Amino acid sequence: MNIGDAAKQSGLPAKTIRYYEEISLVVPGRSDNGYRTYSPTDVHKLQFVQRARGLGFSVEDCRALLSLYEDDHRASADVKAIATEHLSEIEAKIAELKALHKTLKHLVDHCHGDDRPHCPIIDDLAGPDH
Amino acid sequence: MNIGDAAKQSGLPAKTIRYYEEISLVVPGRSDNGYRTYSPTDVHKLQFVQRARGLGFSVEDCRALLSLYEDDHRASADVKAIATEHLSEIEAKIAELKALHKTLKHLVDHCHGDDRPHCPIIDDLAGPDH
DNA sequence: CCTTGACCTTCCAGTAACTGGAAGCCTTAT
DNA sequence: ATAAGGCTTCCAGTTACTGGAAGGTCAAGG
Repeated sequence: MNIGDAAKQSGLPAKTIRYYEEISLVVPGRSDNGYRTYSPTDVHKLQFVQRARGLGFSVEDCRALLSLYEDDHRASADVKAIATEHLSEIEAKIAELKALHKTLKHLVDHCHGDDRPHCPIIDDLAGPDH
Repeated sequence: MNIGDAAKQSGLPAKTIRYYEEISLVVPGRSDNGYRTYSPTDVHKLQFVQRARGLGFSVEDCRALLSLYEDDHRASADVKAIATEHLSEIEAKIAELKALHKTLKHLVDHCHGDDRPHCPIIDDLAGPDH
């Protein structure tokens, strides 16, 4: 299967699939004319990566997950460890964004948003003594 | 004031301050020996940017906010527009992360995390028909 | 047989916002 | 005289692609 069809079946852009070969994440075969050839297994791997990326795993996480996926003797604990770590990163990010949101919302709510120059948002950014 | 002191007063690394000069965000003068010279106004701008970045504004947002900060005749509506836009981006990001979190937490909670290979996380990533 | 269009190839550059490191100059203190 | 610390520039690397240019390949239609 050529890269265009692999793209359709995996939901990934062809450019991304080429990139995944470049970083040795999913490496296809080649046919005589130099075209990349994706086996069903390759396409499964692409789909796997597409889903994992969709869950926010980094490409390096995907690499680790993919090798666990291919290892019939994996320990589910190894998978869980990666996922749990990612989960805490997500939680940390949510907490950070919520704090930002709170501060910013407060400022926005107190800004008249008219044609006059006075603005509590700018005042806050300028610092306490300006 | 040299870059080291500007760094201390703004809370930004010297590397970052040099970068801000490179992108014409905060451009200092130079003394005879070629050293960057930061005026009190320059330092205020650096502090302003440091705070705005801390609130998650992009560097380009900071550039716009800085020019509004310097404009005594600005309309607060212009500031509010940037902040409101940023606020919705934060909200969107939070929503996205919450959705990811929900999915991933569900998977993690159902994974035994022991030394056996069966793993619902991997099963989910592999897709419905594998 | 030739051309057209849809594929495919490689390579280069750009994105956001820095960060690290190397090589070397300036200044001050010992 | 030299050592330490701060300053300079320039180059490369980070993450995960994305866009575009120049050109090869293939199947169908005139």
